[in-house]
Amino acid sequence: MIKNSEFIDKLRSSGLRPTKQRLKICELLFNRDNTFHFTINDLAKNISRQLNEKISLATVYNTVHAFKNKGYLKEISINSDKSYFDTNTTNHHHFFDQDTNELIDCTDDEIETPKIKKNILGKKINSVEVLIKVATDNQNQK
Amino acid sequence: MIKNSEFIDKLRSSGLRPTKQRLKICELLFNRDNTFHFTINDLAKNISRQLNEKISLATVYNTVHAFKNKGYLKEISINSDKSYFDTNTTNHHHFFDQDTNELIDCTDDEIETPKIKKNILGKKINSVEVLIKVATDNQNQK
DNA sequence: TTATACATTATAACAATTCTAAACTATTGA
DNA sequence: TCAATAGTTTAGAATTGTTATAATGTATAA
Ligand SMILES: [Mn+2]
Ligand SMILES: [Mn+2]
Ligand SMILES: [Zn+2]
Ligand SMILES: [Zn+2]
Repeated sequence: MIKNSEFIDKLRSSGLRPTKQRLKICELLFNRDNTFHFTINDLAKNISRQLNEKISLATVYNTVHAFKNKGYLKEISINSDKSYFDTNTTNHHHFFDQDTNELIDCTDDEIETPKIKKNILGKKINSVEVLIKVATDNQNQK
Repeated sequence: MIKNSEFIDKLRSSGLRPTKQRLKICELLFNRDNTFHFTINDLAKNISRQLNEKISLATVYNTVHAFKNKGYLKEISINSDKSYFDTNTTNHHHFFDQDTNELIDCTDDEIETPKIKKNILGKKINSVEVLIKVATDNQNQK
C-alpha cells in the first residue's frame, strides 16, 4: 500500500477511475522491485489468487490496454499465439527462450543497439527492437 | 508454368504430393521477381480469385506450415493479431509501417546488424531480428 | 482393376480477444 | 439528502485466427 497515490495518478491519467479492481492490477504490475513480462492470462490468474475472488477478464483487458495506450505498459510480439506485455517501457531488446517461452530483457553488455543508416522516406522511427531467439543447443548433445 | 518442376521439388521435399491446389499456392508464392510478405488470408483470397474456385483454408494452412517447417517460408511476428509469412527466408530485418500495416525488408545499406556481445548461458542463438516501427511524423505537420 | 495411401474440403472445435448489456457503484447538483 | 447521471464491473456472447476432424475424393501401385 506504499504507493497508492501513484497508482491513483496512473489510473486517472489513463482516463480511469481508481477502483478496487484497478488498484489491485496496479499493485501487481507496478509495486515490484523489477520490471517483468506477462500475459493477460497470467495476470488475471494472479489477481484471482491474491484477491480470493475473481476479477472479470474484461476488466483486466480494459485496464491493461488503457495503460498500454498511455505508455505505462508496452506490448511485445513474439508470436501470434498471444500478447506479451512489459512493465519496462524503456527502449530495450529481448532474448526469447524457446524452451521455456520466457522473455528476458537484454542488458547493455549483452547487445549493441543496431544503427539505422537510412530510414523510409517521410516516416518517423517510433521504435527499434531486437528479438534474439535462443534455445538449448541440441546439435552436439553428448 | 516456367518452373513447375521446381514447385514439384519443393512440395515433395516438404512431404507433400504435388496437387493442383498446392501447385497454385507455389505459383503464387514462388513464381515472382521479388520476395514478399503475406497473411494466410491474403493468400487464400488470391488463390480463390485466380482459380475462379474456392480452395479450402485448411489446405492453405497445411501447405504454408509444411513450407515453413521445411524452411521455404519464414513466419514474422509483428503483432498478435495474425501471422505474417515471408518468402524471403534469409536472415534479414524489417520496417513495419504502422500507417499501412505493411512489412518492408531492410537492406544492408539501411541497417547494421546488431552485435550480440553476450548470450544466455547454455543456449544457442537461433535468430536475431530487428523490427523498426515507422509512421508518418505528425509532430510538426505544417 | 482394386486396394491402399494420401488430399481436399466443409465444418466443428478451440483459444485469444473484443463486445454487449445488465447490474452495480460513485459522483453530482438540486 | 437523495435522486439523477455518469462511469464500472461482470458474465456471457460474439468475433477472429487457427487447428482438428471426419467424410468424400483422387492418385498410386500391386
Ligand atoms: Mn505461432
Ligand atoms: Mn495487437
Ligand atoms: Zn522487456
Ligand atoms: Zn522480409
